[in-house]
Order: sequence, then structure tokens, then C-alpha cells
Amino acid sequence: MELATLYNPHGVEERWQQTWEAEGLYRADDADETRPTYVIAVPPPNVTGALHMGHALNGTIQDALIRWHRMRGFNTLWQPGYDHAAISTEMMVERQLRTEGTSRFDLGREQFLERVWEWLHQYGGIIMGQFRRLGCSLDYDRERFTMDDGYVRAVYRFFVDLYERGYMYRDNRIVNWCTDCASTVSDLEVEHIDVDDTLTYARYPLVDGDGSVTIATVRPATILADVAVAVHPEDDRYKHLIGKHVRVPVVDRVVPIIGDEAVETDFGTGALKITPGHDPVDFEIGRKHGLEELTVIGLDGRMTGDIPDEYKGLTEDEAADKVVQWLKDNDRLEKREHYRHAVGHCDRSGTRIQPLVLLQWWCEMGDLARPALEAIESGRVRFHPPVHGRVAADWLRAIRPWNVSRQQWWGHQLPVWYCADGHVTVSETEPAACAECGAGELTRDPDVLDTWFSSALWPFATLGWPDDTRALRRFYPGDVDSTARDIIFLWVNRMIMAGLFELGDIPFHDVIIHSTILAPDGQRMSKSKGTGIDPLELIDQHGADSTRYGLLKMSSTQDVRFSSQQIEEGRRLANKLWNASRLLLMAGPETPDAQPSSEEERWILARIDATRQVVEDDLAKYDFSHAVDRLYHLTFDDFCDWYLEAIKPRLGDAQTRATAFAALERLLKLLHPVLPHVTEEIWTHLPGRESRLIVAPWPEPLPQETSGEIERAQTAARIYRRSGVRIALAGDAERIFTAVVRPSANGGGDVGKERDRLRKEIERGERMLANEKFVANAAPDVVDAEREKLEQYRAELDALG
RNA sequence: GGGCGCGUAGCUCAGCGGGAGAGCACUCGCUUCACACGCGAGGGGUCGCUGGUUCGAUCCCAGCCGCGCCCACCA
Repeated sequence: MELATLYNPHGVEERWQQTWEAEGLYRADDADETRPTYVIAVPPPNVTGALHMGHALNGTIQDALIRWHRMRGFNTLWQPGYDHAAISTEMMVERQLRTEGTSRFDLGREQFLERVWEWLHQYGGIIMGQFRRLGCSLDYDRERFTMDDGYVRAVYRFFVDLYERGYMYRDNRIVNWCTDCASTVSDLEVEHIDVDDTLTYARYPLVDGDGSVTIATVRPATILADVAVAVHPEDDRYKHLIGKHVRVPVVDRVVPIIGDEAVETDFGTGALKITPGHDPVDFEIGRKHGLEELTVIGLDGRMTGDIPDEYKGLTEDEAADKVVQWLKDNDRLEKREHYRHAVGHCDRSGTRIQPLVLLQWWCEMGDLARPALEAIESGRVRFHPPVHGRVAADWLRAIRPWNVSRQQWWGHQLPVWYCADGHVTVSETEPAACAECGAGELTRDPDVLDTWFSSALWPFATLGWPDDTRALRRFYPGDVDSTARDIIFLWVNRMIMAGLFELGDIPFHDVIIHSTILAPDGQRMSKSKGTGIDPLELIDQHGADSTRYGLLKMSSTQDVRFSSQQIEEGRRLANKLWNASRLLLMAGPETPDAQPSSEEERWILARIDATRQVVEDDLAKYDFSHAVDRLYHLTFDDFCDWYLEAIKPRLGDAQTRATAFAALERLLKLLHPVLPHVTEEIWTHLPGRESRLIVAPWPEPLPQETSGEIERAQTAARIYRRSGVRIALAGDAERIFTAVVRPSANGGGDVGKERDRLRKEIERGERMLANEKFVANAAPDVVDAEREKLEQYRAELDALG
């Protein structure tokens, strides 16, 4: 057998990736009515994206689960595909257009969309190839894209269903406007960042009588849009003023003083200027009190509307300076002070959010959230770790209307048409006439939907919904969703809501929230900061198996720092396995159906079976790092260091080899979900294995009767190695045990150290058992255990003489 | 402002009520015919700090000190 002494994954891995896929072994079978199904839909990466550490970890987790279930006989579907990533894709193409000196507005909508498709054909869709290189056994034949014709139909159906149930509506409300994206963004896409600001205190004189009310604001430019001043109704300083009026600086508008409990008495002056057009709190107060919603800042962030001419066209900052100057000049400025507070920024562009009142489409979420909340609270959907389920539930409880329309072109255009009279027609297909007045001239709403609106349908739109397909019937509901923490609200919760709304069932019963792998310095990996580590480079360097092992080893319920040590550990494991296999393969062929006859053989089978059990338990709990740790120690400590060393001299015996191959076979199966390539490669070298390991049956339980002899031999060997006596592990364990426990000719060396250790242990045990309070209060089994240990140590010390 | 999490060996992390663990790194000994990406042995820790509960605390409770994350309409 010509096998390199050093396992080289390169070439081997690519070959198996191609073979498995070509042989159709990744495929799910929707015609199969017999096997139970196991379904995971991959979180669809951005079509423009490249594999990063999060994808790699998540892909490995899902692949380990998929491979494990495939071996256990499940009809597994791991659904691949892409998300169109509306805003980020559009921004990328616009950036390219800018380098050409043009813009999407120059091109017009149709031409621009053509450019996006061209761009995607050229640069998009590379990540599935990268998943293949990781060894991910997705059913690539079923790749879906959220812009596929069928998927688009699903999106329209969802919209129409929501509209017909009264959840989707159009309204003028305050939105998060991003001047950089030139679009609204949802609340979830707003990041609150602390900024250094200035709080300006301005006096608003009372219309009748003397005096004034002082308000505090961080945005003096919005004074031009003030329509009221609000105070707390119980505030003794101000409550007598409610109903009176003040004059707004600069514009000299007369506005009322109103009472509202939303006003905090202990912040600023306790009096709040009300600008419903430019502040979310003020908007709510304004709606409650029927106030006008004036706009003085436009979509471009510049001053506009019914304002003095000298303000028109200024930026907000310029206008603010001008207002402050006016306040100074007119003795209305009380003071200005430094103020640090959190301000909403667009999480994509980093631009400060401009709250504006705009006519937008909204989705009322309360009725959708309720069943999803019930599913989480009842445990039908379980989060791992559970804390994320509690957070997800909290969000659902406090859910707010969702602004779903975006002022962009790339994405799913709203299935909404308007007639000349402004009547609304919502339809899955282009309507011939206005649903309300029958007018034939209709204009389609130019906006597109929030990307996450379509993502919410991923678990069933990928299966053909809204059509009643065989795949949908077979594979919905699915089983597991595995994803990063940051899209629990954006995506996970919405999939649960959408699944329950459209299909009446949860899309998955377990949600794995994997850890975030941080850069080695503890910071988040960031492309722009150059702190990202490219998983493809790791694969090139160490192979996919090693990378998978390392990522699983690193994974945890909490964030972890990346360390290449774990990947190298995986490489050593693959190499160790390779060489252990070489040892057996070089020894000669096996004899089938051999029964274990020696204690070592029964022992290793018992060890493998015990590890099978705990690994299954770990995987069922999605505890991957402990699972791979156990497999590592099974391979190194049990299989190689003890078992193979013990049987080495007897490898000439076909019976011995047969058991060894049987043990190796089981070991390879246990390792396959983590290290698919090296295990499959070794598998083909095993005599008589015609089928592929990827579809080989997962090992059944295999109970063994063992005597404890090996464990005693291990203890004895350790003692004697420590004492400086070199002993051979070859030969049967009982003889080793006898030899080392009653040292004779083999003996010698210094066992004093071991005696000291045992004496200390005995002393400790005696001390504990002499403590009456311990014996009286501790659990009886704990006390018994101490007694047994004490006996054990005494016996061992005795044996050492 | 509300919530969550973390501080354990030089590094990355397990353990979470009864003897401090793993891998790497380090020291020593082994070119032993599967593997030097190996084998064997070893050094290294007041388990952030201070109190409390307990026969017993790295583990539970409280406070403090550091670090991180999420949510959030105090202008």
C-alpha cells in the first residue's frame, strides 16, 4: 500500500467534493415517502457576497448536522440559494456607475436593472462554490434566488395576502430616512451611536402676558417646523400654562402649549418643543393631539418648505447655526451646553438618520407576532442557547409596524397600482383596471420591498410555494435554522411569523445561534479594518477538514477569539487518523465477520461505542465543540495510543486485523460529519467497501462486556512511566498490570513520587471522613464515594509496596 | 435608560457545589520499523476583588472593579 506518511488534503478534498456531488449523494428525494426528512435551509447569503468566517462556521455546523442525519437514514434536504440583498447590491452597482461618470437616474429603471443582472452574472453567485470547497453537502441542484420568477410570485402572494387581511396599508408616518441610501430603512436597520452634540436652550415667549417657556433641543434647525410646546400635565412649573400660546423663534408662529405625559419633567427644562415632521416622539404626540406635521427638511437633507428664503437650500447644520445666531441676536438664547447622546444612524451607510414624515407602505405586525410568540414561549420553537429565545420573544411582544417600502429599484417592486384618483389596487399580477373605480390607466408604485420581506419566505418559497409542490409537502416544515445572532429579529422571527401566517406551521423547531468568531485581538472581524480572516485561505493552508474541525472546536455559546491552534489541532487529527489507517492497511487484509476475542478489542469497541453515545448527545444539544473534543481524544488516546499500540505485535493475525478494521470503520463513521474528506478517502482504501461513507449507516449501539483490566493497566503504566521505568505496552493487558503492580524483574526505577501522591490522597480522604459535619450533612453517595476512593488509594499504595 | 454575557495555566477555551482541566506554547527524554503534524514524562493557576450562604464555593447570593454585546422615542 503506497500511502504518503503525511496526509495531504489538497486534491483529495476537491476530488471527493466533485464525486459526491456528481454521484448525486447531496440530493434530497421529494418522491421518497418512506424515510423521515431532515431539512435545513441555508441562510441565503447575499448574492454578491464572499465566504467569511461566519458563513464558514455556520456552513460547517449545518453540514455536520446534515451529514450526521444522512448517515442516520434521513432524507436530508439542505437548501442552498441566494438573497438579492436589495440595498447593498444596488449600492455596489451604483458605485460602478459612478466610476463611469453616470448614475442609475441617467440610465433609467429598466436599463439600470439590466446592469444589475449583468453585474450579478459577472461578480455574483460565487459563494456556493466556496461552500462546496468547505465540503458542504447542500443540494446544489435546488439552488434558489429570491429574484427567481417563482420566488417573486411568492413575494407578491405574501404581500397580497397581508393586504387582504388588512395588515398591509399605506400611510403617512414618520420614517427613518437615509439621505445617503436615498431610501427609508426599517427600525432594525438603525444603529444607535453615541455622538457629541450641543443642547441649545431657547426661550419661546408667551403670546399673552409676560415671560417665556424655555425648551432644549439638539436640532435647532427643526425649530422652523415647531407646532407646539409640550409639558407634563402634572408639572407644577408649567401646568398652569397649558392652553396658552407661545411664539416660535425665527418663524414667529403662534403655537399652543399642550400637556402630554410623554414629556420627562427632569430632562432639560421639562418643556419640549414639538416637531411632528422631524422627530418620532413628537410625531406620536402630534398625532395624539391632532397637530400639523410640517416639513422643513427635504429628502436631500436640505432645508425646504414654508420657511424664510434665507434658509432654503441650506444643510441642516448651516440652518442650525443660522437659527442659533438669530436666537442670540434676539435675546432668546439661554445657553448652549455639550451633550452626548445616542443618535440613530443607518447601519449600512453610517449616515445619521433623518426622521421624516413620508407616505409609505406599512405592515401591521401584532397579529402576525402573536402566534410566533406563542410558538417560542411554548417551546415549539427552541433557541440554542435559550437566552436568545427570550430576547426574540421580548422583541415580538413589543413589535411595531414595519415600514416595508424602499425607494430603490433593485428588488421586488411593490405589487401595487394607483389610478389617477389615487385609488389603490393590490394584485399578484398586473391589473387591467382600478379595483375601485375601474379606471384603465394605472401607475405602478415604484418602490421595492425591504429585502427581509422576501427572506421571511425562504423556508417555503424555496420549496415552490405558493404552488402546492411535492417538495413543499415533503419538506415543510423543516427542522433546524442555524444563524448568527444579529439577524434573529430581521430574519428568524419573521420566518416564524411568515410560516405560521401562510402555512399555519413553524418553519423549524430548533434555532441554533452560533457564536461570533472574533479577530484574535477580541475585536469584531472587519473587512474594512483588515482584521478579517479569510476561511478560504485557511482551507488552502490546512484543508477543509482541518478548518471544519477547528471552527467547530472554537464554536461555543459565547463569542470566541479566532485561534489557528484549533485548526492545527484538526490537521493533526486528520493526519493521525490517516497514519493509524496506514498502519492497519499495511498489515494486510482483514477477515470479515471476526469477533473480538481479546480484552483490548472489547475495550476499544466499548470506548468507541461510549463516545458514539456522548457525541450523539452533544450533537443533539448542538454542542459541537465538545463533540469534536471527544472525537479527538477517542482517536488519539484510546484508538492510537492504547489500542493500536497494544495490538501492534499481533497485527500479523487476521482475526486481530479484522477487529481493528471493524473498530476503524466505526471510528471513521463517527468522524465523518466533522472530517468528511479524509474519512471518505480512508474508507475507499478499506477492503470491500463498495459504497460511500457519506451514505454509510451511522453505527448502531454495540455494548461490550469489559473487565476494567485495561483501565488498570493504563493506571499502572502511567505510574511506572512516571517512575522512570520504561515498559512495553505490547502484550496482553493483564500481564502488564500484573507486571507493574507487582514489580519484579521488570521493576526498578523510582516509585517514591507516586507513593507520595497516594499518601496525600489518603490523607485527604481520611481528613474528610473524620469530619463529622461532612459525614452528617453531605449526600450519602458523596460520602460513600469518598470511602471507596480511600480504599482504592490504600490498595494502590499497598500494591506499590 | 433597560436587558444579557464574560473575566480559570503564557495563549485560546472547557468545567460551574465535594480531589483545578484540554489543546497549543514551554522544559526534559526518545530518529521505537503508522504518524517528529509523532511518543513518553514534566513545570506552570491566591479560578478578577470583597463579603455572605454552606460541613465544603472556581461553581450559589450580594456588592465592587474590568471587558463585551443587544434593545431603547429623555428632546
